[in-house]
Parts: sequence; structure tokens; C-alpha cells
Amino acid sequence: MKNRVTIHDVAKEAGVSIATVSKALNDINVVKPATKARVLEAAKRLHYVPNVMGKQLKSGETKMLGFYTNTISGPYFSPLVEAIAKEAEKLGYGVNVFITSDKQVIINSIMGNVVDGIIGFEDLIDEQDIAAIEHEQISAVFIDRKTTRKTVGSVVFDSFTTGEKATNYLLSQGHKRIAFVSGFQGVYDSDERFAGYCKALKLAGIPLEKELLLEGKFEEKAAFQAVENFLTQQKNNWPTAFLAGNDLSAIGIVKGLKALNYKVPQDFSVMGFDGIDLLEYFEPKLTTIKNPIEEQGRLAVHHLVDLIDNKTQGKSFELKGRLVEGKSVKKCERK
Amino acid sequence: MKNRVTIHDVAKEAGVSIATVSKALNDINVVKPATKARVLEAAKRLHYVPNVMGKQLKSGETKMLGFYTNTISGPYFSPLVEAIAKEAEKLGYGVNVFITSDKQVIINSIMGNVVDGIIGFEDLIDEQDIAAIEHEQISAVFIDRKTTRKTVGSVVFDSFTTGEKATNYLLSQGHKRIAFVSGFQGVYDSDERFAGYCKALKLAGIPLEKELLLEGKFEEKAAFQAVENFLTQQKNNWPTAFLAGNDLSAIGIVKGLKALNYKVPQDFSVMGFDGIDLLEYFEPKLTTIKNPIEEQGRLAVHHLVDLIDNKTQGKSFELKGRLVEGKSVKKCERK
DNA sequence: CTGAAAGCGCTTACAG
DNA sequence: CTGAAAGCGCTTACAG
Repeated sequence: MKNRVTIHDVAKEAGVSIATVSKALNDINVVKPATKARVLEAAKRLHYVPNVMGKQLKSGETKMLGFYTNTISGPYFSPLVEAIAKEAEKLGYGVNVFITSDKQVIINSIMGNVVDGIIGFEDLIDEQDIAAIEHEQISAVFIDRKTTRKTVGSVVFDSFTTGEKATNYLLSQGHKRIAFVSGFQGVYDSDERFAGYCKALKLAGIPLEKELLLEGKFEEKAAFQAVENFLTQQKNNWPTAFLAGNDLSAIGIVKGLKALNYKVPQDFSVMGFDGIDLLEYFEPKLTTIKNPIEEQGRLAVHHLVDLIDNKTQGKSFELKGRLVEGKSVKKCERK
Repeated sequence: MKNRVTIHDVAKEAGVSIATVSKALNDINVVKPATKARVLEAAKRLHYVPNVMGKQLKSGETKMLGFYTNTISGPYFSPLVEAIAKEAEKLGYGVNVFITSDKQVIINSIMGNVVDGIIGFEDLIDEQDIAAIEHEQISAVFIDRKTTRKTVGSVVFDSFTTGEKATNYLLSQGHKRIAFVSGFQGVYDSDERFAGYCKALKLAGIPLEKELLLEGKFEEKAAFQAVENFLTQQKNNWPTAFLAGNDLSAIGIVKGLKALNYKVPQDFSVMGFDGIDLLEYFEPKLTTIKNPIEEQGRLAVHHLVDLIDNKTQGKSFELKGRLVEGKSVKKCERK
């Protein structure tokens, strides 16, 4: 422990009790102005900064929000974390970022009062954990799933709707054989987008074909491999368009097609989801569903703080994505 | 304050004193095995998780590192923050990310014992602040400048050397008129790279020309504007190559040249610094100096923890960048 | 081997 | 308006 200035030093310097110092510093309106001035001056003279730990132990509050995730790599997290941190600061909170795959670390910091509430993007946490979180009356907002409990809310994208919308868009461009490049089974956005795809096909009277389902794992490499394997192993009944589970896997598809000397969109159309920043650097401009990532972060913080303040019960928010036309989809001329 | 299980509950449940609970839980080898077992069982039964605040207040440690920065947007920070967080976890620390431009927020959280030490990437903090940090015996590692004090170290890239190296590379390709696209004056990497550029020119006997200095502000838009203005306003004595202060501004230069219907590298060569991930998506492949960003994060954490543990005094580390040849530079054919 | 007590730095009823 | 005291949840000399 470094020898920091404590409330006692200030009290001595100002010639009052520590109780009075506390009141003066916290703007509790009982202190005589002259006394208050003396205290404030003394505090300044000594460069006093309150030790948050003492404060917290007493109040039970940390004024910290925890953001828990397995990884922040990839283009999705940078704007998300920034939005979260900025919004939190506005509301008087700091943000603790925990990048860990160790469930115990997560549990301990939640239960150990390290933070007042949590924002979760964490596959590891299952329904049972969420039940425990609710039971302990911990405020939490999840952004990787839909869930609503007394102290737990969520903010997700309308991935079912946009999955349908994206598929309909491809259908409207004349595509009838549309491959779907999935992310991970069990992951909300992945499942929802796929379900939307299925629904759109069904409404259009087009049967779902198993061969047209590739695994892209939401990343570039897997998608690249998947499309390469697919086109080299399967010799007929090719799709005319690929709907990828997210932009990264769409990029993988485009690169894979390029590697086999096909052109996008001349030979195949490709579409993604998310609207990540780096699309700006990629050719061709990808047609995608742009999701409001920053808004997700901001709303998650707001809702979480409301939960912490007991202003509301957990709610489930759904944010709308919008179609952005690029140059990676063209009208289908094949029959 | 939620009604969490405290050490008292465990003590009651196990039929011992809170002191014994504390010792049993912290593996202090004085407790009779049978007693310890009883305590551990009771703790498990009650789902006891120690309140870190109590612990911290006593120990004066938070086991938290603070990462302070104005922004984490841009492609540099995502791998940096991830590396920092992962390395910290390995060493038993959590990471607090503060994205703020409010100096008071920074000072308060440093002085208020929110964290055990800090990693700083923060223009706002000046030499005076660093002196204060040292005076308060706060452990800190800066990654945006070179500085060494008793409790303060730094981890930077060898930007002077690579600035020279990059310039020499362009010279070796026959370029004699090399424009430099600066970042911000006063920012370490920017100044050092420029100084290296100056030195290389001098050694080659090429005079520094003021007209060949553009302002790129380390970002794409400003660089785009700068090159556009330059080429439209200046009608002769054009450079044959642009050395940009970082990759983002190099991208801006390339896009600006493209917008004026010039080709890279046919008409102009362009080179950057950093080797950020998104170069993978950009055409043409940019020739750049690749800096070990993850290593910077890991080393910063290591050094910081050593400082916290009083194992060392502040040191200044310099990490080597290496030249990566892309397709954005070609031999100069003009005289 | 175990426990009562002091104390980490603060806030907040309560008394004066 | 001010201060002595209790207490937040823990750890750690110290006594037994």
C-alpha cells in the first residue's frame, strides 16, 4: 500500500472530523459554507483523491460495468466496445473488459462485486448460469442472445427478419438456387438468419436443398475452404448466389471464388450480414445487411444502468438492420 | 447492496470463526485439514464468493490494470487490447479499459486505487502528469512515448530506425523525390518516423523539400484530402513515391491517387507503417513496416506487473518493425 | 490450531 | 452544523 492521502489527513489539515470531510466533499447540504470551504481547500492542498475501495465497500457499488467476451478480435468488437465505453462514461460508469474463456473468472468477478452489472457476449454462459445470475439479482444485458428475466435483458439484431429480407432480395434478383453459409449452430444470429432464409425459400415455393448449406463459421478461412471444397467436389447443380452468415464469411466466399477464377458478381452473387467497417476496403463492394453495432452498445449500457437503478425489469430489444446494396449481387440470367 | 453470502455466513455454517474461514479459503497452512474441509464444504454449499472489495481494502491491491486511451477505434487497438487482456489474465489481473478524454476521470481512477497500475496511450497526459504519477509511486507503462522513471516504463516501436529503413528502401528502388505524409506533430511515432526519413535523405545527399511534406493525421480521410489538394494545386515537381506515417494514411493516399485516375504503383509508389490486419483486404497489397502490436501489448503488461511487484525499475523497451514488401512500390523509372 | 480484535478508507444514522 | 461511533467484508498480527 502506497502512503496515499486519506480522509484523516484532510480532516486533520482542515481541523474537522472525518465525517465532516465526507459531507463537505460529497456535497451534502448540512455543512456550514465556511467549513466546507476549509475542507475543500485542505483537500486540494493535499491532492486528496478519495479511495474508491472504501467508498464502494460502504455503498456496495463499484460504478463499473463488466463487458465479458471470449474475444474482441474481428471487426465487430472495436466499434462495439468503444460505444459501450463512451456511453458508460456519460452515465458515470467505467467499463471493465474481461476477455476470458474461463467461466470461473467470470462468475467470480460477477459475484465478487467487481462490477455493478454486466454486458455479456459469451457462448460459455448457458441458461443455467443466467438463472443463477437472476437468482443473485445481478443486473445483466446480453447481446448475443434473446433473453428476458427480472434482472436480465438483451439487445440483439432482428436477424430472423433480415435473414428473410436478404433471401427475398436475392430471389427478387432472379436467384433460385441460393447457398447459405452458416456460422455456428446454437449461436443466435446464425440460427436466426438461417431460419429467415428457410422461411423466405418456403414462401417462394423453393425447396431447401441440403447440398446448398455450407459451413462458414463466421470467419474468412472456413468460408474460403468451404466454397473451394464445394465447387471442386460438386460438379453440377451449383447455386447462383451465396448468402453468407456474416460479412467475414462472405469475404471468404468471394476470395474462394476468386481463387477458382470465378468472378463476383458476374459468375456468382454474394451477400453478407453486419456491414462491418472493413468492407470499405474490400472489392467488390459487398451487398450486406448493415446492423447498428454502435446503437447496440449504447442501448445495452442504457438498459443495464436502468436495471442497476431498479428503474425497469429486463427487456428484450431488437434492432433493425437495413439492406445496403453493393456490387456483389447482380440479376441472375441463368434459368 | 444485494444480500450476498459473506464470510460470516460461511463461518456460521461451518461452526468456526471468520478468521478461520479466511485462512482456510486462502490456503494458509495452519488450519487443521478437517476444519479446512468443513469450511470449504460450507463455502461451496452456500455458493460463497469473496467480496473483492473487502479484500482490496485490506490489501490495497485490486488486481486490476487500467488501460487508458482516447479511442480504441481504428485497426490498431483491437489486437492491442486483446493482447493486453489475455496476458493480464495469465498473470492474474483483470483489465479496465477507460476510453475517455477527461483527464480528471483518468487521474481519479489512478489515484483512487481503482487499479494497481496503468498502461497509457493518451496524448492528454503530459510530462507533468508523469512526474505526478512517479511521485505517487504509481506503476505505469506508456506505449505512446518513450519515458523512463522509477515506477514508469514504456514500450514503443523503433520508429526512428524504421523511418530511416523505409526511406532507404524507397531510395534503393530509385525514388529520389519522396513525399512524407505526417501524422501529428508531438506524437512519438509520427515524429520519429519523420526524423528517420530526414536522416535517410540527408545521408543520401537529397535535400529535404518542404513541398513534399503532407499532413495525413494518421487517418484515411485527411490523407486523401491532402494528396488530392497537393496534386491539383501543385503542377510540377511531383514526387514519385509517398511514405505515409501509417497504413491508414497510406490507404488514404492510394485512394486519393485513384480518385485522380492515377495508378499505384505504376504512377506512384506508396508505403506505410504498422502492418494492420485490414491490409489483407486492400488492393494493391501495401508495402509497409510491420510492427509487432501484440508483442507490444504483452510486454507492456509484463513490465507493468514487474513494476507493481517492485521487481524492477521503469525501463524503456523498443520493439523492432520489419519491412514487408507488397505491390504498392515499384522501381522508379523517371529521372 | 483457532478466535477475538483491530484496522483498511469510507459513509451515515444518531446524538449533541 | 459537527462529531463519535458503527459498520461495509475482508485479513492479519496477536493471544490463547
